[in-house]
Amino acid sequence: MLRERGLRLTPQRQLILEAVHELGHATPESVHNAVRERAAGVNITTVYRTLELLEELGLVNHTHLSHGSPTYHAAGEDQHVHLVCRTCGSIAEVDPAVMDPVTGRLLRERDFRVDVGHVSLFGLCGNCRETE
Amino acid sequence: MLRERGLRLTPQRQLILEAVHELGHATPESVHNAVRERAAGVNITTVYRTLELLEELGLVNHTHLSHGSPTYHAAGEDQHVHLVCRTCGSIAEVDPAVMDPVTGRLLRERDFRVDVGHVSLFGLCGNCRETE
DNA sequence: TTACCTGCAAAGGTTTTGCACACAG
DNA sequence: CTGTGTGCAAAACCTTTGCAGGTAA
Repeated sequence: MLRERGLRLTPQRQLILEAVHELGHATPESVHNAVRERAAGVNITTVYRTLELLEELGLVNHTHLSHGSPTYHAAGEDQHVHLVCRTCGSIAEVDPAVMDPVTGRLLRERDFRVDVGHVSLFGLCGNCRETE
Repeated sequence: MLRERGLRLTPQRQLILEAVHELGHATPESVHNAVRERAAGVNITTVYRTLELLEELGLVNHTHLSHGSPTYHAAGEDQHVHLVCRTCGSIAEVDPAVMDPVTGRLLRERDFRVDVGHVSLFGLCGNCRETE
């Protein structure tokens, strides 16, 4: 995958990709922490550069869950839509098929192809609704 | 609205709320620029604090359009879903009703109430698809 | 050997915080 | 008057960039 494009397979890149797989929802910082447990010297700069590269290659995706850092996850496997509660911050996952009626319609009517791997929906979860 | 909660109605707050209304898609920086045209001394710190306050009061919403700063818009009026092209960065708007099948199902099946005023869908627009 | 990668340090940009003064109510 | 709001400056973050040395192929 990397070599096909004249790129190199380094220990850092392997570790970072593994970390994204294992963490599921991974910020640059959490990836950095995970990687450093195995290789203490890896720099946060490398994490940023590698995540960007892996995304170009289509190996990972990222979304923005609320404020702050982006969240990366491995592409292909267990794609899901995120439900982010704006009150308690909890994150639930749902099958991306729930978006099918929307993606189909936007493709036909607006010529826009939604990237389902990046969808985050904000709102209020059941628990917080009861509390309010 | 403000006074009901023991808060004060200041010129800065009025100007910032007006700016959000007029700009439509407003980042903290663009609000700051707009406000300064009428009142040069207003500080960016006040913009941040006021936007946060206005959101708590339900007068504005914000979404995250791609990387970087959040985008604020006035609540209530002309709600729309954003279609953000990840290649060219263009932003299109669609009627939030397009999300109805999804919001209805998530409410029934997951007890999650989607805030339609905050939805941004990332993907590829028609122009960029042709180019690729 | 060669060009790609990495670590380090520093810069850049955005958002938050502390504090004293200003002012709306 | 009283306590909320504001401006200013600095700190705190997060992310990017430049550069020299390291290393995969």
